[in-house]
This record gives sequence, C-alpha cells and structure tokens, in this order.
Amino acid sequence: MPAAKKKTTTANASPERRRELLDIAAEVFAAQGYNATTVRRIADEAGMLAGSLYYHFDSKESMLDEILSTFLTELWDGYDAVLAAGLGPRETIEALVTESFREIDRHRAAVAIYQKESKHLADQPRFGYLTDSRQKFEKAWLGTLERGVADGVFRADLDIRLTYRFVRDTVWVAASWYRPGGQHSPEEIARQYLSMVLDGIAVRE
Amino acid sequence: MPAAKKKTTTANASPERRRELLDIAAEVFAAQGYNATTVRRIADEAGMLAGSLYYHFDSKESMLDEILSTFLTELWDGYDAVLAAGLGPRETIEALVTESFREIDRHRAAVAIYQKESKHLADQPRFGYLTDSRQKFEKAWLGTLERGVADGVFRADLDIRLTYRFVRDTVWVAASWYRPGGQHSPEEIARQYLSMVLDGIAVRE
Amino acid sequence: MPAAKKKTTTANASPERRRELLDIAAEVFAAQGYNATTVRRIADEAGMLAGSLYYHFDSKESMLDEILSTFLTELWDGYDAVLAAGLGPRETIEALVTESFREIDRHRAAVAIYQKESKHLADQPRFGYLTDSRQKFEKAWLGTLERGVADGVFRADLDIRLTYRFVRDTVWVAASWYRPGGQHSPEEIARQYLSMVLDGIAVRE
Amino acid sequence: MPAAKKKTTTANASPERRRELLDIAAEVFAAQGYNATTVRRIADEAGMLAGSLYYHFDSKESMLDEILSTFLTELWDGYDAVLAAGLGPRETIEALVTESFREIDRHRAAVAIYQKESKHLADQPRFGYLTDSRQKFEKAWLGTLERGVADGVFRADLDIRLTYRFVRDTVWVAASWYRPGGQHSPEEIARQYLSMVLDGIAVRE
DNA sequence: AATGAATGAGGCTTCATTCAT
DNA sequence: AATGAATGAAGCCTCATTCAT
Repeated sequence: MPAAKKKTTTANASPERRRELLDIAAEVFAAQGYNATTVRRIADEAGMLAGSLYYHFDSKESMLDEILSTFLTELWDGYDAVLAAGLGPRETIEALVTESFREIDRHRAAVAIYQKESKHLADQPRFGYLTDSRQKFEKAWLGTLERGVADGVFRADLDIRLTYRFVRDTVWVAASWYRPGGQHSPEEIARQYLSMVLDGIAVRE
Repeated sequence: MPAAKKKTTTANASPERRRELLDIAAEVFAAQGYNATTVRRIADEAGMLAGSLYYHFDSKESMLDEILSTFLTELWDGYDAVLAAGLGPRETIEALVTESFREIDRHRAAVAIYQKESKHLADQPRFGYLTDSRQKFEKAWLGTLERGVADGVFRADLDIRLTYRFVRDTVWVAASWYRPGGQHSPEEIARQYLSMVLDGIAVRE
Repeated sequence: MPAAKKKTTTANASPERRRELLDIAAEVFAAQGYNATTVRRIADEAGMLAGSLYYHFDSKESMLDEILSTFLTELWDGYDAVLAAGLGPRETIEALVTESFREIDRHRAAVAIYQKESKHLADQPRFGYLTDSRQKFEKAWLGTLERGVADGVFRADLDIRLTYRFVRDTVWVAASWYRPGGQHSPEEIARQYLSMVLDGIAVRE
Repeated sequence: MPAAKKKTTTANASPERRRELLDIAAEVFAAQGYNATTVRRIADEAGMLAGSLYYHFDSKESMLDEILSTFLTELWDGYDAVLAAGLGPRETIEALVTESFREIDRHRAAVAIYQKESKHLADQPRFGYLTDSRQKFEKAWLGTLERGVADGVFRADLDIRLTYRFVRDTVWVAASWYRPGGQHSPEEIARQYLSMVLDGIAVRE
C-alpha cells in the first residue's frame, strides 16, 4: 500500500497546537463570557497549567483577538465571493444568509463571542477591525436590501434600517442556540429562516 | 410587644434612592457586561465611593438580582394580562410582541443584561427564577404558535421550534440597539416587526 | 494650657500616610534594589497586606516615581538657590557639595535608589525627568569647574570631564554607606570631602 | 586507571563557549541589573533559547557566581602582587589604583555588577567570598593609608575611614561610566585620578 | 549542543467587601 | 448616608528551570 499520507513524527507543530488551544479557549469564552473566563479554566480544559498558555500566546486578550480575527477573515472570504457573484438582490440575501449559517456551523463559538463582546471591544484600538467589519457588513446587507426595494422585490413600506437589523440579528442570534451536528444542517436552517424572513410565518389567504 | 421593627439586611435606604442606583447599575451592566463592571464604576457614576453602595445593597450580585427580577415581574404582569385575555393565536402573538417592545422601552438596560447574562446565571440557585421564567415563556409562545398552526393561521411547513426561536430572538435582540426616545415608538416598531414576521419582507405577486 | 498644637482625631490624613509608606518603600528599595523588592515586602514592613498599598498608589512603579521625583525636586530647590547666589567657582563647589551631603542626610534611601536604578530607568518616558535632571546637573557642575579653571582656581592640567565625574561620584557614592545620625554631621563630612577633593590627601612639602 | 574524568554537573561545554556566554551575561547583568535580567534575554543575546543555557550552566545564579568569582580571582592576583612588592605607602596606593583601573578595563561588566549587587548578595552563603574579599580589601587599603599617615606621607587631619571610602569609591565607581577603548587608557585615567586624590583639584598658591 | 514545550512558584494588580467613624 | 482605609481572595502574567527529543 503506497501509504495514505498520514501524520509523521511531528504531527503537533506549533500552528496546530495553537489551533487546538484556541478552539478550547473559544468554547469557554462562548460559554462563560470573556471576562468571566479565567486563564486557568482554559488551561484546565487543555490539560496544562495556566502559565503554560503563555508559551503559545501573549495574553488572554491575544487569544480573543486571534479567535475573532480568524473568524472574520473566513467570514469575509465567503461574503466577498457571494458579493462578487453578481446575483440579484433576493438571491444575494439568500446566499448571504446561507453562508452565514455555514459560518455559524463552522465557528459557532467565535460567533457567540462576537455577539456578546464585540460591542464593548470595538472601543479598543486593538479591536478596531471589529468596527471596520461591522461597517462593511452593514454596507453589504443594507445595500442589497435597498437594491431589492428599488427592484421591487422587497417591500417598500418598511423602515429599511429596521429591516436590516431584523434580518441581521435574526440570523446571527442563532449562534446562541445552534449546536453543530444537530438535526438540521446549516443549509436546512438557512432555508427555513429565509422562508420566514421572506414570506412570513402567517398563512396567506 | 407589637412587632419589633424588622431589620432587613440592607434596604434601610429610601426606595427612590435604591431605584436611582439600580438604574445606574443597570446601565453600566448593560454597557460593559456584568463581570466587566466594577462596583467602583457604578459608584463613580452615582457620585459616591464604592463602599457606600453597601449601605444600600448587600452585594453586586444582589443589584443584578434586583434589576432582573424587577424586570421579569413587570414583564409577566404584562404577559399574563395578554394571555388571560382569550385572544386568538395571531392576536396573542401581536399583543405579546407589542408588550415586549414596551418592556424594552421601559427596561432597555435590564433586557440587554438579561440577554447577555441569563444563560450562565441560570446555573446558580439564586437565579433559578430565570429558568422558571424561560420555561413559562417558552410555553406561552410555543403554545400560541402551535395553536396558530392548528387553527391554520400559521404555516405548518416550518419547524415549530425554529419558528419559536426566530420570533423570540427577533424581538428581544432589539434591546441591543434600541434607544428610548428614538424616532420610532415601541408600538410602531412592534407593528413593523410583526409585519415582517407575519408576512415576510418579500413582495408578493 | 493653650495646648501645643498636636494631632487631633485625624492625624493620618492621606498625604501623611503616603509619606510614611513611601519612606518605608524607599528604605526597602534602597536595601534590596527596586526589582528585587516585592510589593508584599513593602506591605509587610508597613503592617498591611500587599493589595492595600494600591489604595494609596497606582503601582509599584509609581511609588518609585514619587520617591525619585520628590527627592529631585528638593535637590534642585537647594541647588538652584546655590547657583543663584553668585558665588565664585570654589565657593560654589563648596556649597554644592555641602548641599549634596545635606540631601543625602535627608533622603539617603532615595539617593541610593537613584544611584542604582537611574541609568536603566532613564530609558522609560515616565522617568524622562531623570535624564533632564542629569543634564542640568552636568551643566551646573561642569560649568562651575570650567569657570574655576578659567579663573585659575582649579588646575588646568586635568581632563575636565574626568574631574567632573570624579567630584560628582565622590559625593554621591557616599549615600551607599552613609547612615543618618552617625558620628559625622553632613556638614562635617562635606568639609572633609572638600578638603580631600580640593587639596588632596597627600602631605605637602 | 589514571584519573577517571570527573563529571562536573554541567561544564560539559567547551571553556571558550562558557566564556563567551558569561561575557554576554555579564554585559546584560551590568546594563539592567541582575534581578531585572531574564535568562531569556541572555539567551536571545547569545542567539539561543533560554533552556539551552542550562546545558552550560546550572542556574542564573551560578552564572553570576562565576562572573564575580572569576573577576575577584584576577583582581586579587594583581593586588597580591602589588602588596608583596614591599613598596612605600604612596607607591602602594598608586600601584593599587593603577591595577584597579586595569581591572575595570578588563572586567568592566563584572565590576559594575559587583558594585550594584554585592551588598545584598553578601548575605547568601554562596557569595560569602564577597564578604571575605571586602574585608581583605579593606585591610589592604586601610592598612596602607594608616602606614602612610604614620610615615607622614598622608595627611593626619582627616578621618581615616572617610578617606578610605573616598579613595575606594572614587576608583570603583568609574566602572559605571568607563568604556574600554575610549580616549584614555586605564593607566592615563589612573594617573589623573591619583593626581586628584593625592594633590587635589585646587591650584596651590 | 540546542529546541520546544511545559512546570510551578511567585509577582503585581484588581476588586468585592467590611468596618470604624 | 457616606467616607476612608483596609482585607483577602483571586486573576493575569513572568520567569527560572526541567526534560524528552
């Protein structure tokens, strides 16, 4: 057998260990909140002593930073692809929502942290990218909604900013209850969410 | 002996002062998160020293407790009235949503705190009422939705729990951006939210 | 009895307590070095817990800062008075040396700390005044020596910068062994030092 | 079997490498102070990782130990030669001072460390030789001065211990500013220092 | 001879809380 | 009703040191 490429002697090179530790940290941050999480708790969960984390990371804050920035980088990779695809407004919204649920599926903890902490973190220079991202985000969604209203595919009788917040929150809050591997796939959840958002939950007569 | 004046632990202070201080505390908790908020910060905001707060309250936690329980008590006063009114499912949902936005208007800070902190607080016995409330809440909303599906006023093709979470989150997340005294009254916001939730944002053909 | 003004109820108002604590800290810093001194050690010496120091001071570093800046302020009060007096070079040197020994007498610990730590502290912006002071210091002493050489009261055959360092070090190193209340008064020590520096220790023929 | 090769704890390393590393360590200790110097800083400077230093040395303290003891051994080689030469008091002082500046030239960093750290190190048994050395040192210098006073070559009107400290400090503090390879050779500096110490800086009339 | 990862002790600092006044 | 000072527990982080490779 020509040997399936598998891990050689040093399977735990630095970047992978970092990833492991960050995943653990993200889980704890998401569950307890960043401030309420002690560095010791993360270390316990990782089976090491608190001080040992500092071999891998500069500080608790830098762990948070890396978790959030990694997530946002990936998110924007997906979003940018969607936005560059030249879809119509409704299809763009559908694609963004679907992409969002996929991100929640992949980075549930990071998304939950983002939801809880981003507002007060944004004040710190170090986390300035949170504000940048939020603005880009708003431009993408709001722009698409406006385009949809202009094209006559979205209702014109609603406050557009209210609608934006409605759609945005509706999607992202899902991170607070979503559990990967549950009975619905991200795509299925996206489909149902889109159905509710676009057509409402009331029966049409 | 005619009733020795009961000496509650604290609460020597006038109810008005307590309210003032709790409002200040709630504002700070909402802005920075409970854990990230120092007692000293609250005291600063109130123009006193940290230690002085302990004349009015037992602990930081008891402030949080009082903020949340006061809010929930008022919330349930409203909800119970709606639920006792014997309305149809759609009208009940409309009334609950409207009532919810009124609560957000009145207790924005408390609602924001509730959103951020209730999940991990619920573990502590002292905050057991959060779990109780959540269950009562779920029963009321989920029951109404089910009744609506049975009555044929809400769509039957959606996962009902997903729908519940959708409607619930949709409403409460608003506390994160709502500013009392803004351009929309709570009732107006409720109306628009209901319109989106019930009928969707897409134009019907 | 018209009562000699003595301490009333609150004899330990903030500034005095700070002074007490700083004196203690200075003593320990001088004995063990700033870095080797733990905050706990200072607190022990003051009969309190380590954390309690932070009611009075922002940080260990700010204690050091206050010790050094207080000392330098007083030192320059004295030096400026001397320099403004319009004395001849020899008399100026005599007055500066005498003043220096008086400062050593009053602030022995601060002087010892200054000797040991100022060089590497000067890099930090916070301690920039150390560099300023050193420059002012050099200008005052070197200028006086140069004037003395020009006037023919000091020898012209010596490297003037070497002479400056010689005189300067000669005086300040005394802080490393000086004990206030010893057998020589600061003035007496100054007299003997000046005699050595000016006339040498060899017998003249 | 002629002498099994003794296996000292460390010292497996080549003597040259040890020397290099000690020189680096001494430089850093001198610049930042022993306590403020991290092992990692030394390793950085040497282009290796902190842990790797432990192949060469037992501990940070043993580096310090070796730096100081090496210096003192060499110093006493020189001093003992001078003291054994049977010179007169003035010539002895001249020779000791000259020898001292040569040591400063050769071991500037070690001398600077000695100045800063020896006082509080002397308490530890491991560094007992610092106290021994200091006593031997005092006996040599003080004895020579006393002999000089008795012989009428040094002034009798000065406090002899004050004179001792004056001469001693005057010489050694030079390590704090001396830079090898500067414009003055050690011998030239010694000559000027001796001239100041012996004859004073004032012009004689 | 050196690396990479971890340990464990201890350091500085924060903060909720107490209490005499 | 509030202040001023202190407590004590806990938190984040640093660092000398170890050890398998």
